[in-house]
Amino acid sequence: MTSMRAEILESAARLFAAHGFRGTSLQDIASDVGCSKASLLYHFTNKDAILSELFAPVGRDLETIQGKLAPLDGEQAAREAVAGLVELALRFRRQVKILLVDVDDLLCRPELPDVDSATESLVDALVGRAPGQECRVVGWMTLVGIFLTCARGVDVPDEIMRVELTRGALRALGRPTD
Amino acid sequence: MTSMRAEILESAARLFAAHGFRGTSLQDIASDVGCSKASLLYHFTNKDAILSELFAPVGRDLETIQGKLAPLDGEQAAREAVAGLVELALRFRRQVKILLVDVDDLLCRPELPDVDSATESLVDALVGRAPGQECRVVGWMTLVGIFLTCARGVDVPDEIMRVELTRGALRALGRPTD
DNA sequence: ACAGAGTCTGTCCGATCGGTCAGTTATGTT
DNA sequence: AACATAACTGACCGATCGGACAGACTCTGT
Repeated sequence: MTSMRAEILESAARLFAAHGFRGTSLQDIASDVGCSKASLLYHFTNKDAILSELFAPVGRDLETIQGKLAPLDGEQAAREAVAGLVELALRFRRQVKILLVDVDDLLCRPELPDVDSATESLVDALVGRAPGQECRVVGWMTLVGIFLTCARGVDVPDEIMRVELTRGALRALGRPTD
Repeated sequence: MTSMRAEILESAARLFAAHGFRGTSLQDIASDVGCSKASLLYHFTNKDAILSELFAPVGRDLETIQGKLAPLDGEQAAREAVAGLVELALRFRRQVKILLVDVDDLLCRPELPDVDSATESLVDALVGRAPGQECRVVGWMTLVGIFLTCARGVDVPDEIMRVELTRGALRALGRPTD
């Protein structure tokens, strides 16, 4: 028997994927797991905590990328960043393979793992940000969102995704896509 | 002075873009317009009607594509469909240029313009559909969603978008991307 | 048998949602 | 001035949301 926390995370991931974060209520998750809504809030402090835990590994990966990025600068740093973020997206797909969470929801959640302003502006440059959007940081979430949306329901091999994502990011940066 | 309906549609489009459909309340729209919530429901029968009206031109375009598609079959029809849907996405961007509505919300709205089952399965083949998703049809919405998400905040020229969308669709179809 | 920690649930709460409705104000028309 | 119609609003409603909390159940060590 798997642990309760694991079951909750599994159900939540599947439901978030199907209906989005706002579109999934605690009762929906509880029904899917087969327990009461209150039981969810015993294992997790609140609904956001469930989402945060699903994204925790991604946050740690991002910090790793950030660390490798620090000593670099300019063109070299940008290319490293692109490669790192693309690999992050691919790894993320394997880790939480059915998680296709509503991107717009994510863009407005302040409590998700944060990054410093340098990485923020870099990622913003990579993927852009719509004017008037209230998101604090999470430009990197947009990249993940692009990846997830592109992969929605279509099992594109990693190799193809890697090429496409890298090309798109480089183009957004205004750099040659050699 | 522009008409009240036009003002409502404009505000709704901007707010849907920033926070998604579920993330935008009628009160939010009313505050943005500068009128009461009840006034919105005087001009539109309900919240969904606002969204439907924003997408009405897309629905008409889809019918046109469908019409041109009918006399064709097989390989030729598939290629025509891809081209038509890509042009639809590009035209859609110009018509409702700030509308970046939450795709997952759209996937679950039954009252949006529908298409017949033939076009449905064709578009499903084009863009795929995540297992367990409750959407009735609107596979074509997923294509639009891919387009919108890819374009989020990045002003990619039409030409590049056309090439990328066409390539992606053809690849999803398992056809050579010549 | 007992105690206590860990686990789970029924029930309630305030907030917010989309939507309704009676009634008020504004705008013509005769 | 009197009236009709359109435009608009404040107040309210039922439903649903995330969350709080007291109590009940299960298990384990003594």
